[in-house]
Amino acid sequence: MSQKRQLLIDTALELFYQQGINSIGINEVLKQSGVAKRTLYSHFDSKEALILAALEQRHQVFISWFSQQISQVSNANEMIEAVFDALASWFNGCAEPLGAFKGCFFINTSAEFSDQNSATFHFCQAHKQAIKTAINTQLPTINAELVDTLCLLKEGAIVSVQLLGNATYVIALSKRNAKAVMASLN
Amino acid sequence: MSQKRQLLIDTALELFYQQGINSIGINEVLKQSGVAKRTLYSHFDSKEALILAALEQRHQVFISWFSQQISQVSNANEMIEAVFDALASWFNGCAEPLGAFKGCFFINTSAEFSDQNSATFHFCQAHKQAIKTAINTQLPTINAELVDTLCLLKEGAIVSVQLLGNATYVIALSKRNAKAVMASLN
DNA sequence: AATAAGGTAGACAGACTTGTATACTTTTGT
DNA sequence: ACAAAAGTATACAAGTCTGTCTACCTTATT
Repeated sequence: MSQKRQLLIDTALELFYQQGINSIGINEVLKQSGVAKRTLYSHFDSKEALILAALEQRHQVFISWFSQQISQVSNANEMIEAVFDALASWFNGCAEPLGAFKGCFFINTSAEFSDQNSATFHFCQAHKQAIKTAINTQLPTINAELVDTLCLLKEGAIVSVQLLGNATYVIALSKRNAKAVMASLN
Repeated sequence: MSQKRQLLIDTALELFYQQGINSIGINEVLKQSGVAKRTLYSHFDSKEALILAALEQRHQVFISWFSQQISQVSNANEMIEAVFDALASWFNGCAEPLGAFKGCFFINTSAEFSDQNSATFHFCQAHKQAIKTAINTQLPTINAELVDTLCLLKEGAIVSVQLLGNATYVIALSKRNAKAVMASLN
């Protein structure tokens, strides 16, 4: 794996995430990274290939960060706390590997590439599925209602904070919400 | 208000919503509507002005449709049912004024125009605020926790269904979730 | 019937976009 | 030391995009 290749992916991801994929041209990525155009096209067949590499990178970083955040969890209540504490630190820009919060890269990208047959769209679906699996795996017993609730609230929280801010309130509300669901399951 | 102007807005909204604003050029709107370019630029200063008009149109149609869907509501439980039944019919393409479901136009547009200072972004914020107000107004007593929960779950449901489908399940889950919150408030 | 307002058709300017080509330089492994 | 691999710099082809311009036509209203 070349250094230049990695530099291109890192630069592209940062720019794509912060400003949107369609707003960022290849030339901007080259300018920011200081890499030559020829080099980019020796590593990637097209802009789309670079986009997919950036999505893959974000997926790996996000899953890795998220799994670590919930790694100490051993019951449902701890899971609720861990998931939303993690989201809170992301929203507040304190989750180092994720950078400044600009919504979910995969939701945003899906909005830009709405064609449901595109490789891009499928990748975004796979990411959401992977998060669900990560939560499921960490729980001692299967609890589909809790996992689906957490994912539903997670998407809601991301979009709400992206649009209207107020991260602290949204996180607290989400926690109360998830706990109310847990209470209702008994 | 000219007929051509309205035709341009209707065509632009349909194309922008279904395929994304950045994917649709002015020329595509002209071709689909059969209107001349000169006419478009006599009604709108720029593409951005057309985008804002399309957002305004969507806002009016959506708020009007949504308000009607919850107009018979007289208590919290009915509100939960009405909100998610309305969303279900939207997701399934049965909400006539809204067209085929492609996520929330405002969330999608925010993802495309992520600059937080843009007129576009502010419009999207205002839309979300207006939905919250509509719910609040229809309830007999103030219940901020319920209203905020409904809005949070609504965003989560929209994004979840947009990405992974499964509308029926997501709606049922959201209803159980909201009812659990209501139960926890006593 | 005349005039003003609104519309059509399409060429085109200018600024973008992605991706290719040419010619040269640096780095790296053996 | 030297050959192969990788990178630089930049011009350019071919396409996109928005927005303007010219020239002509239709439709109301007075």
